Amino acid sequence: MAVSERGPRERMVFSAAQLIRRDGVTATGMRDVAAHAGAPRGSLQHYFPGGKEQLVNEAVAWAGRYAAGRVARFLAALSEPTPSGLFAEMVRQWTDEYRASGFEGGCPVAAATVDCAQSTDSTRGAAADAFARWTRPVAEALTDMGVPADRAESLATLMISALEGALLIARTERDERALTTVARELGPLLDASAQRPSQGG
Amino acid sequence: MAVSERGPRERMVFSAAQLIRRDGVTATGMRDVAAHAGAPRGSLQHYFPGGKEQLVNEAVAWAGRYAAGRVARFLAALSEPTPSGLFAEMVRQWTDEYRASGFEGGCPVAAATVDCAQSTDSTRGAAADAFARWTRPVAEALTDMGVPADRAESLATLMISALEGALLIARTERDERALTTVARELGPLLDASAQRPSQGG
DNA sequence: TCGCTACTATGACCACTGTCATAGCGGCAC
DNA sequence: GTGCCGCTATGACAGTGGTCATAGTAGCGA
Repeated sequence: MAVSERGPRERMVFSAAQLIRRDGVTATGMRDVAAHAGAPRGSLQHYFPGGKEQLVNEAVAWAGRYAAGRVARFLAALSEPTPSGLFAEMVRQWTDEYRASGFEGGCPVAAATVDCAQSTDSTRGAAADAFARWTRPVAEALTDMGVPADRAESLATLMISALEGALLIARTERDERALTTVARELGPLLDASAQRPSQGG
Repeated sequence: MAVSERGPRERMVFSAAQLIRRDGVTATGMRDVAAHAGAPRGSLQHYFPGGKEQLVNEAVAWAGRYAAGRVARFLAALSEPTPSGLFAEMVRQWTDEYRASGFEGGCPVAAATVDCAQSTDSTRGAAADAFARWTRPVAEALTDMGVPADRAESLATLMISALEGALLIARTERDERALTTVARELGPLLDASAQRPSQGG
C-alpha cells in the first residue's frame, strides 16, 4: 500500500493518518506530516487553509473510506462468504500488520476520537462519519449472507466495536492474543445469526 | 464519586485520569492537572519526581484498579448473577454517565494507549497492567457463573474489547446506541457459555 | 514581456509545554 | 533558639507547536 505516486496533497493526508494512528493527534505535528510525506512545508497552508483541523478531518475521512474499501475487497476474496469469515479477515488484516511491522499503530479513527472528540467537534463528526462509512458495507454484507436486516447493523457495530477494543488491548500487550480471541469467540455468534430467520435461531 | 477529601497526591492522580480520558494524554498539561485537583503546582515535582510519565502511569493504574473495583461492586449488587447481567451493568455505568454528564470522556486506559503506546513504553506497560487487572475479576466472575475456565478469560477479553470499542463509537456519535447494541447482542452469547459444558441446561 | 495562478520556501511570532532552580513557609525535635 | 523536613510558591528556561507574512519559482495564456 501507500504508493507515493499520488499528488502531494493526497500524500500528506495519508501521512497524517499514519502518524496519527501511531502517535495520536496532538502528538503529531504539521511539520512531521510534511516531512513524512516528502512534501514541502509551505504546501500545508496552501492545501489545507483550514489548518490542522482540516488535515486531521481529512485523514480520518480517508481512514473511513479505506476501511470500507477493505471490507469490499475481503468480500470479493472470500469464495464462500460467511459472517465469521468476514470478521476473521478484518482481524487478520491487523494481525498481519502487527506480525510484519510491530505493534506501532492503531486505528486513526480511534486516535482522533480519543484525542479530539471533546475539543474539536468537527473531528468528532468526521470520526462518526468514518465509523458509519465503515459499518455500512459490513452490515450490507451480513444482510447478503442471510442476516435479518434489523440485526445486521447491530452485528456490524458489534464487530467493529470488538475489533477496535481488541486493537487497544493488543497494542498494550504487544500481542495479537486479544485480536485472535475476539475473532474466535465472536465467530459462532455471527454465523448463527445468518441462519434464515423463519424461526428464531 | 470523586470525593475531594483525599490527600493532594491522590487528588492529582484522580484529576489526571479525568483530564486524560477527556482530552488525551498529550493535550493534558501538568498545570491543568494541578488546577483541576485544586493542588499547588509546586506539589507536582514533589509528589511526582518522575514527571509527567509517572503521573500518567499512576493515573492509568488508578483507572485499572477502579474498573476492577466496579466489577466487584456490580457482582455484589446482582442478586442472580449472570454473564449478560454483569456485562449489562458494565455498560450501564457508561450509559448512566453519558446520560447524566454528556459524552465528554472515554476510558483513560484507551486514551493512554492511543497516545503513548508507541512513544512511552512504561505507559504502554501500565495500560497493559490496567487491562489485565480489569480482565481478571471479570474472568473469575464468569468462572463462578459456570463458564469453563479456558473460555472465561477469552470471554472477558471479548467483553472488555466490545465495551471499549463501543465507547469510541458512542463518543463520536454522541449516542449510547453502540453501547446498548453490544450489550444486547453479546448477552445471549455470554449466557450460553455459562451452561455447564457437558450438556446445555 | 507582462500578468496571473499554482505552488514552494522560509523566517518569525506567540502561546504553551515539561522541567528545573530557588526560595519560602509551617511544624516538630531538641 | 537551631536544624531539619514536608510541602508550597514562583519565576525562568529551552523546546515545540500551529499559524501567519512574505517572498520566490514555474508554468501558461495573451
